[in-house]
Amino acid sequence: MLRSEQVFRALADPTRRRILAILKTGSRSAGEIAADFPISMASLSHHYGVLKSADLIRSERRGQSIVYSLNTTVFEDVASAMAEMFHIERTDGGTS
Amino acid sequence: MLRSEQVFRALADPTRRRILAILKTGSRSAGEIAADFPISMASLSHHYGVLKSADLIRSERRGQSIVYSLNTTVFEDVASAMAEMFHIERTDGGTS
DNA sequence: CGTATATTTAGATGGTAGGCTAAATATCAA
DNA sequence: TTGATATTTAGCCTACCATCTAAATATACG
Repeated sequence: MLRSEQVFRALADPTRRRILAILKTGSRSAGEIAADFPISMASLSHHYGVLKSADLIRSERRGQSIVYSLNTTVFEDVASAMAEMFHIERTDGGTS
Repeated sequence: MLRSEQVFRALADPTRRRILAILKTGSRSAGEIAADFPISMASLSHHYGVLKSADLIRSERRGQSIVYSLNTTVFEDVASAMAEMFHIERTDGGTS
C-alpha cells in the first residue's frame, strides 16, 4: 500500500528528485551518486533514508559499497496515484 | 511555463492537497472551503497563496467573497510533468 | 457614513528539515 | 589484527513552514 504522505514529502525536495532522476538511468552506489552533488555524503545519506521510507528506492550492499536503485513497483503505484490526482472530472462550479 | 519547484512544494502539504481535491469538484469561496477544515481562515489563506504561486488555482472576487477554482490548464501541465517523471526508461544498472 | 461580513496581511511561535562536522559501523586488504 | 575505504548515525545549527491571534482591507447594506 502506498503511503502518499511519505511519497509527497520525499518528492518535495529538489535534491531527492535529482537522485531519483539519476537512478532512473540505472543503479548507483552512494559514492557514485555523491559525485553529482555539492553536499556532503552524510546529507545525501539522509536523503536516501527519506526516499527509502517512501519506498521509492531500495538499497543493497555490494562489498564496501551500498548500491541504490529505483523501486520500480512503487514508482508505478505513484504514477497511478498522480494520474488519479490530476485527472479532472468536470462538474459545474458549485458556487452560490 | 511550469515552475515544478513551486508545484512540488505546494503538493507537499496535505491540507493543500485536500483543498485541490475539493476544488476538483467545483469552485468554492474561501469561506465554503474553510467549513471543511479545522484551522483558521488566516492559515487557509496562506495555503491559497502557495497554491496560487504554483499557479494551481485561481481566485476571483465575487461580491464580498473570493472564489477559488482550479487552474485546469496548469493542472494538465502538471499531469504531463508527473507522467514524464514517472515514466521509467530501463537502461541497464550502471554499477561497477 | 457607519457597521457587519468576508478575507487577507502582519507578526509571533513551535516544530521540522536540510545542511555540516565528527564519530561510529562495516567491509576489504595486508 | 591493523589500516584504509565506504557509508551511516549522532548531535548541532539555521532556515523555513504551518499555525495562531490581532489588525487591516474590501465589499455590502442600511
